[in-house]
Amino acid sequence: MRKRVNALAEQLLETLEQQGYRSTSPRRAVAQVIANQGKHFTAEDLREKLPSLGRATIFRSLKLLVETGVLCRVLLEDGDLHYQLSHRGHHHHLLCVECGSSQDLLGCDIEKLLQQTSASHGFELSGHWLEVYGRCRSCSKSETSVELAAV
Amino acid sequence: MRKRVNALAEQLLETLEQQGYRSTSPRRAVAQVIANQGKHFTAEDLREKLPSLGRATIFRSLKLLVETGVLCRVLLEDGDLHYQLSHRGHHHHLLCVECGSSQDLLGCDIEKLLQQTSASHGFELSGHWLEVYGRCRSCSKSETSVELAAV
DNA sequence: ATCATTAAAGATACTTGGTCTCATTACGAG
DNA sequence: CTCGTAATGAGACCAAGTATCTTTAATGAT
Repeated sequence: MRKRVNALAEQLLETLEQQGYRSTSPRRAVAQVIANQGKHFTAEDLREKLPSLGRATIFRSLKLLVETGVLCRVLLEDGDLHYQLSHRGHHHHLLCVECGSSQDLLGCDIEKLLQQTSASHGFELSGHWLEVYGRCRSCSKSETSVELAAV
Repeated sequence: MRKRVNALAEQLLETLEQQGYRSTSPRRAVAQVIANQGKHFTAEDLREKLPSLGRATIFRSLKLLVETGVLCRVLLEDGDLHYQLSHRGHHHHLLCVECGSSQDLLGCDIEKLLQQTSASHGFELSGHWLEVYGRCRSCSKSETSVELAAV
């Protein structure tokens, strides 16, 4: 299990190298942390886990990782922007408001719908941003248990 | 035309009063400016137009107006959050990336679609955030003219 | 009309997320 | 191994927003 996580970190660094970026020790540290990170996180979260790195380095790494498609930004319900590992390409997130986990929505059927709707408003569609909030399977299960326990 | 805009500002203030907030001169100034504002804007934009108001007052007014449903926040493609006049209730925006104008999407058909998709992922849906980006009718027209001119 | 209550304003310090500059360090190609 | 250049770290700076505190002004009761 641990091994696989390191493999993921390895993979992130390779992505950077393939795009001509150096594999430095701060970047290795960042890759390691985000590979271990189960849910979305902020720059501050990263900083707490890597207090030895300079603040600017953290932000620079995040920016780089977003640009290279390793990370994506997710919008929380309150408007906060967090980071999370991205599975390349266009996708959306089902974000659990309880535990912060997220699942990807791939087959994005809303595209067609949006295309039509936009056209009917004389709009030339170029992109969209969609986030979906709710409770994941395990959180809605435990929510129910709590309710039952309260009775 | 001018008259109608003032009427809109009037209406915003009434909304506040109905909810028990005082109609103060800074609030009147803010209402006036946002009623005249055609597109989404930032706190900073407001501040430039109302340099006599305290910074905190600007932010407090914006917060209040969002809470009372007069304003809503829109997410730009780059992750920036701006403000804009809201037509009460759940809706989405067709945002023109060229001129910043926006149209509201009301009949939100994506609800059902999301409901289904979420359910199939074991997700208990509670909300979503959608922004649509593109070029509005008049901007795509002028874009075309420019292209033609360039040929 | 005026006065007291209390909400709101203004000044200002602080926080958070992020960028810019610049001097120093360290990767990796030759 | 060494050298050029990319990347780091420190720290100033910026924008958005909140918290605190004192002063001002809108409103309801007289």
